[in-house]
Order: sequence, then structure tokens, then C-alpha cells
Amino acid sequence: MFGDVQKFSGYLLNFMGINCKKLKFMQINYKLNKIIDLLPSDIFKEWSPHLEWVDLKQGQVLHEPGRIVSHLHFPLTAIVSWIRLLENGDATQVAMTGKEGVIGVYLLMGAAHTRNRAVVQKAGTALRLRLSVVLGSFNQGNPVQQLFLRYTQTLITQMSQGAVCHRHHTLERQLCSMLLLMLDRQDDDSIGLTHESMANLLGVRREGVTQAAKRLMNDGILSYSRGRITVLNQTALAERACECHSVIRDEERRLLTP
Amino acid sequence: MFGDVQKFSGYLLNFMGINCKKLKFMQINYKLNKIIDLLPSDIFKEWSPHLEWVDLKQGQVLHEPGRIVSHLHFPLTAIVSWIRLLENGDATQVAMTGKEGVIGVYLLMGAAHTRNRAVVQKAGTALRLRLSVVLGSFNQGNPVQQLFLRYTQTLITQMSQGAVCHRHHTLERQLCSMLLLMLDRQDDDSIGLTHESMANLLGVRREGVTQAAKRLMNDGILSYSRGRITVLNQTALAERACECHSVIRDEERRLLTP
DNA sequence: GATTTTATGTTCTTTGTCGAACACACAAGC
DNA sequence: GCTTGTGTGTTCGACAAAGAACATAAAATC
Repeated sequence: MFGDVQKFSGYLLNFMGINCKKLKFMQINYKLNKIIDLLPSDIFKEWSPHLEWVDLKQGQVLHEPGRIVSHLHFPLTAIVSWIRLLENGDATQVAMTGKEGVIGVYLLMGAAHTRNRAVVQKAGTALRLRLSVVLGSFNQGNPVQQLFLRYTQTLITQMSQGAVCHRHHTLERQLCSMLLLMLDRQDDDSIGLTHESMANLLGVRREGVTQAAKRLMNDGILSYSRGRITVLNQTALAERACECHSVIRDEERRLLTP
Repeated sequence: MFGDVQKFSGYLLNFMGINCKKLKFMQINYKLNKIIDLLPSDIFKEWSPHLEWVDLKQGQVLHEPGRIVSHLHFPLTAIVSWIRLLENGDATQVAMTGKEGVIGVYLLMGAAHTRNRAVVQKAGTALRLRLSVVLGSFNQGNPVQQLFLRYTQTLITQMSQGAVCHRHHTLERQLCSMLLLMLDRQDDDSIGLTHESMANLLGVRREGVTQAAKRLMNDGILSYSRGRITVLNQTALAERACECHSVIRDEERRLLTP
């Protein structure tokens, strides 16, 4: 099932699409994205000519509440946050999508738009695909559909676990969980976020994050300076985190393992 | 599309299934359940011989984390809560399903089980259907699939809105929203829940609910005694509630309107 | 009718976070 | 060099909710 995918890894794409400014003819490892990796080979063959490579910038908004979107995104090195906004301007991250997932499944579920905003948290690369290309495969009840729906289940896990987490866990433990979740979605130990950005994601004050981060730095678990956090001791970080990170990670393993 | 469904409303069923203790030969209004109501008529004809009528008792657990389940439930007058449990025993409701929905969509999404517990909050009736009956229709990419997936979207809305709500809104406003959400799912103004039950759903202390309820009673918005709350002024209740109730209600209307 | 159980009322201290204000330090731009 | 902006450190009081302890009262049970 996955042999053919490997054969296509490194395939040189013809890049298309007006939004693909930075076109680079390079070897692309498609398998970096878990969903693409798990596609049946015939579907991958069908889709691959339509895959576009895009460069996502930090802060870039992929999906805005109420706005119609035409593409799905499969992050390779980028990380995207799902933010839910309140009337008064307060906001909180409800889910995070990186190389393990796909952005825009709701479009395949009969909802023209979502009330969540998708914002790029970590700049990086992604593959994108026009919705029309995917819809055909999705509506035939094949393994592709099951794959996307299983990923949707992991999103649901993030959201419902997050709801309980926000109720019962301290700021510090939530911060640790969020950092671990980001580490899972990237290859290095350095995270490019300011205290303020993290506070916005958690839906708390910047000062609270500063104090929690200070404690973690004093305990030698992480170091940081001006918008860049480096995790020094991931094991210790996990001990300070609430269970929510491992719950989400385990659910992703359960649902996205062939 | 819905004319034929109406024709079947009031159809006298042959009840089956070992768990259907209280069999009553009565006229059943299938259309009470929104999902059943929105089914294409050919699918309804196919399913109706398999529909079983069940009586759900308050506190009854329909889905337990990790346990395999064989039936989908379509509440008619019952209301079911999705509860997420933490390691230390803390818990919070992350979604609520009543006559507008169906319990067990995750089973159609490639997940054998969920980490949430489904508990009957309001005793009442429901229709149930063996998973195998539904799977066939679901896997053909027809309108049934879109219907179930759109309902899943409303569940996602409840969970993500709840995550932000738990972070930013006061206990009292959340309590009001929850009561309104229950009223939406039933036909009378009386809710059979103790302060303790409501505290468990919200993931807060019982004392906090007592104090909030007291304030609402003093303001003439509701009355209660020993496990039964009656909403006297729904408009005033909506004014005291956070926006989350109306966000969820509107999303349900958007996604579950033909 | 007496007893037990369950539901609600009340008060106190403690904790975690908010809100606001302000100081400092590094970086970029001129 | 200087200025300006942005990221971080720190403190103070305010407040919602937790935690705990105990009082009252209505239902259920015997």
C-alpha cells in the first residue's frame, strides 16, 4: 500500500497556483505528511499531479470564519493553529495541525465554512490540493474517506480534551502540554513563539506565561530569549505537563497507524 | 425528499432487540428526531424495519471509553451527555445530544471506540439501530453520509466552543448556556437535574452552582426544588448566558437544515 | 412517627489567575 | 551614536472559584 508512495517521494513537481510565490524545484519528501503517507497508492497517483507546494508564513491566516476556502493543506514542516474567537475578542486555540494532519476536513463534511480561524503558528512548508480533486475520491466511501475521518477524530480528541483541560489544569501544566504538542509536530527542540503568542493560544495573560516559563527555566527544563524557546529536557517537561498531551498523542497513534 | 418520511410517522413497529424491555405499541413520531427526519425516504424505508424503540433511564451509560458498541441511538425525548474523564476522576461535559442528533457517529468514522462516556442526562425514549444496518448506507457516499458528517460538525462546534467557554466565561453564564441548550432539546421548561449533577456537567463545585442558581432564582429567572429546575423566563436566562448557547444553536440550524 | 439519605444553604480561608501599571533589556532603524 | 519598538520581568490589588466544614430541610425508608 505504501511502496508506491515512497517511489513518488522526491518527485519533481510542476508548481501551479497563483499563491505559490516561492517555487523551488527541490526534492520533496511527501511522506513527511502522515495523511499523504497513508494514502492508498492509486489515490496518490491520481492526486500527485495536482499537489502544489506552498510556503506558509507565521501569522498567515488559512481559514477565516465564514469565508469560503478552495484548498486543503497538508503541512510538511509548518504548524497551523485552530483558533476560536469570542464576541469580545478573547480567543483560544482549540486544536493544532502539523505534519500529522490536514487542514480543511470540515470542507469534506458538508460544511461550507467553519467558525474557527486557521493561523500559521510555525512558518514552514505544506502541500495543498484543490478541494475538487479530493471530493471525488472522498465521496466514494473508499479508504481515503476513512483516513480523513479518522484524522477528524483526532481533532475531536484535541478539542474535547482541551475543553476539560482548560477547566481543570493549571496554566503551567497546560503550557507544558502545548509545547510538547508542538515538539511532536516538528523535528527540532526550538519553538519560535513569544510569551505573548503562547498566552494568546492558551487564552491567558502574557504575564502568566512569563511566570510559568520563568519557573521552567529556573528548573533547567527550557531556555528562551526574545521569541524563541528551546526545550532542554523533554522528559522533565512531560512530568510537569498535564495528561492532555499524552492523551492526544496516543489517540493520534491509535487512529493514524495503518 | 421528506414527504415519504411523514407518511411513515406513526407507523406501528414490531419491536425487537434483547435490551428493549419496555415495549409499547404506540404511535411513534419518528420526525421528533432531526436526523431521522432528514433521511432520504428510500433510506428510511430501508432502515425502518430495523429501528428499535428503547427507554433510556437517567444515569444509564450508553458508551464507555474503550468499550465496543454495536448500536447507534437517535434520541426522541431523551438527552445524552458526552463526558470526558481525567485521570484524577475530574470530568466535564463536552457535548450534549438530544432529539437533534445521533449518538455514536464516531463508530462510522473508523474509530472503534471513543475516550468519551455517553451518559443519559434526561430519561426518555430513543430509537436505536444496529451499526451494521447504517454502515452499508454510510459507505456509499450518499446524502446519509453528508447528514451524519454535518451532525458531527455540530458536535465539533459544541466541543470547541466549550473549550473557549470554559476558559473565558463565568460559572453563572456557563450554567445559563447549559440550561438553554437542554431546553432546546426538550419540549417543556422543567429540567430534572440536581445542583450536584449540573456541577458535574460543568466540571465545577456543587456550591458554585448553588450560589449561581440562587442568584437566578432571586431574580425570578428560574425556580427549583430538590432536583428539578423550572425556567420561568427564558429571555432573561438568555441575557445572563454567554454567547456559547446561541453559537451552538445557530450552527445546528445552519448544518441541519435541508 | 422516627430515622436515614439526599438536596440545598452558608461561611471561611486559600489559590490561581486577572487587570493594570511600570521597569528593564535587547533589536532594528535612523 | 540615538531613538523606537518589542519582548520580558515584577509587583500590587481584585476576584472568581476551589476546598473545606457545617447547617438546614425535604424526601425516602423503615
